[in-house]
Amino acid sequence: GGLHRFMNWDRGILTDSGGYQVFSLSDLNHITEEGVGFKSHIDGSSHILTPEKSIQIQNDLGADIIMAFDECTPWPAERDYALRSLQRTTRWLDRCIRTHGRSHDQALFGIVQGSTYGDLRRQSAAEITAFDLPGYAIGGLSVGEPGDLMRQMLEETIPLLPSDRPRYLMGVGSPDYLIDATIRGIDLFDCVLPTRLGRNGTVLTSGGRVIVRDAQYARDFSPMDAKCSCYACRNYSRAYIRHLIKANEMFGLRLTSWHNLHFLVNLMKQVREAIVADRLNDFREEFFADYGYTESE
RNA sequence: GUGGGAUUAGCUCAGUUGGUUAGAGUGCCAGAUUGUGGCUCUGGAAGUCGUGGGUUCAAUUCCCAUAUCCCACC
Repeated sequence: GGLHRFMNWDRGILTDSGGYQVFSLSDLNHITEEGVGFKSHIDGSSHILTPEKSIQIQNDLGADIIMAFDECTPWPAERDYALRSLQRTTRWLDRCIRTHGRSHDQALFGIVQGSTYGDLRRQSAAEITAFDLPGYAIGGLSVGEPGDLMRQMLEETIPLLPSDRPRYLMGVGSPDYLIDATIRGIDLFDCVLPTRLGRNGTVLTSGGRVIVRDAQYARDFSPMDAKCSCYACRNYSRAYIRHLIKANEMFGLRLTSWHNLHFLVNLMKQVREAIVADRLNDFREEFFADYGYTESE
């Protein structure tokens, strides 16, 4: 029946290919032209994940958007490795497209790689967009490289992606990066940051990051963000949420995650309004002025 | 009541054949986290070594007494 029925969710769903796990769990696997071999952490059995297998699984899951099985090039990468990696990602995309059995109701997005080399980004964008796909993603960024490099790579890549299809920056979720990437033409993001920060007791607020788990909030009975209208901020204090977290009570982490998601959804709503009003750069100035973000290099 | 064991960081425990600033795990405190799953990583603070005596140049370590806890037996 697929994910929509399984989850009772009739809106959009995107599934990832597993390519990023190859990157983030890199000491547990080995990459070949065929695919990625790894051993199960459950029973030690050997498996190989290939572009064909990834797409078959995603076809079975039935999400609205599915992602090509790519190689997320680690940073820093030698130019030669980055080139071979991007070329393999292109060959894998070809295999993904050939396997894809539900192109009538599932949108397969290709992924641009190229590490932090402008010409390689342009080469990858040309190779990936040579395939006629309903959307294109930029991968291999926000993997440890300085923010300036990420912005440069966006400027190299985005102009080569068709503007009538969604342009998706994978793995970015901090407020400053969201704004900077949107200014450069990105339409779509996904990120663990709001929920991972939430699960670690950190919240994004109109005054910057607040680590609500810290002892200094034990008797702070104000909401996480006084300017926020989310359920958690309307009903619970920093002191109570900290208490829940310190007591290992899951509800505390759900409240912080809830708030962080609300914060980013609200941020992007403001970004869209600023785009409509043609004042996105002004919005960026205003946002940084009273947000106090200091982590962009 | 008798015999044995234990007592070292908030907690669970190493250790010192008597010798500079007594360690670990966990917890606590503070950072990190960018293609999710309570994880992980990086720093930091933290102990009159149960208490009182004795021996000794020197005792957390050896001796005596004492307190508390555990086990066995009466």
